Amino acid sequence: MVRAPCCEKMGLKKGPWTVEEDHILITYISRHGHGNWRALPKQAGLLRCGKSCRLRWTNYLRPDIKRGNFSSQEEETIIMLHEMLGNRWSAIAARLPGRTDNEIKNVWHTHLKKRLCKQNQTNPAAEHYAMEDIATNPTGESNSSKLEDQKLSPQHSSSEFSSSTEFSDANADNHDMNINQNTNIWSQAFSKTNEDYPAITTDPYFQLPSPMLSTTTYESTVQYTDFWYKLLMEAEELL
DNA sequence: AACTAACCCAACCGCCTCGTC
DNA sequence: CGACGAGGCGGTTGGGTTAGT
Repeated sequence: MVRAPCCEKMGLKKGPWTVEEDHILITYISRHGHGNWRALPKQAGLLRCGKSCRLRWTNYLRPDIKRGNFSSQEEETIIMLHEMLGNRWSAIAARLPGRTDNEIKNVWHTHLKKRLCKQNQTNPAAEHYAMEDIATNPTGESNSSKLEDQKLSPQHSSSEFSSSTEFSDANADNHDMNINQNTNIWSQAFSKTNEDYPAITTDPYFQLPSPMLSTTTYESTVQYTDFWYKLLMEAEELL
């Protein structure tokens, strides 16, 4: 089964977007909305496929995108959410206002993963972080599984699976100990944070992974970010 | 100054899910 | 119920930039 690429048609441009193309896309969407992405490039007069237009818009041109470096708070939130959600970048992005899944994915792969690996070398208690994507490890329970109540349906990538199956038995033992220890830590941190954010922890949104984003305001999203940060800080104190 | 390695990030690719017919 | 199309997602890549030698 080989599906033809969306840009197979001759004459469709690929590669980096020019300022002119950006301008055309922004102008068109601001006037008409994106509507049907496949039809958009033709209507807007762009020699791009709809997929490319959608990507350019959602990852770069959207007016609500926050550019610039990630704050330490944002980075910690990503780490925390990644621990809970695995490589579900769009779900993580949904909880970080102004950030795109692509951006978060890049930050994770270029900064955070490496940082956690380093931390792992100096702080064995953080092993669960460096063990790539434990939340998606089919053989191990997530540290935060008590919070998630096993509702997640992890999507395993081949790299995630292979890395998680490379543990030695000794590592696996340590791994299990850390999981038990950290599950307890997260439970304690959750209890503390819950006192400050009862509206969030009783919100159906918190029952991951149901994405009730359509009803989520910017303010509430910011509050969620604060919540995750507070939860992380509580957990850190307990480590 | 020239070269190389490492890093960064925008963009592409292929697959999956969902809605429609 | 199955086929198909569109949108969305995550993994990967390639080119530009920066740092190091």
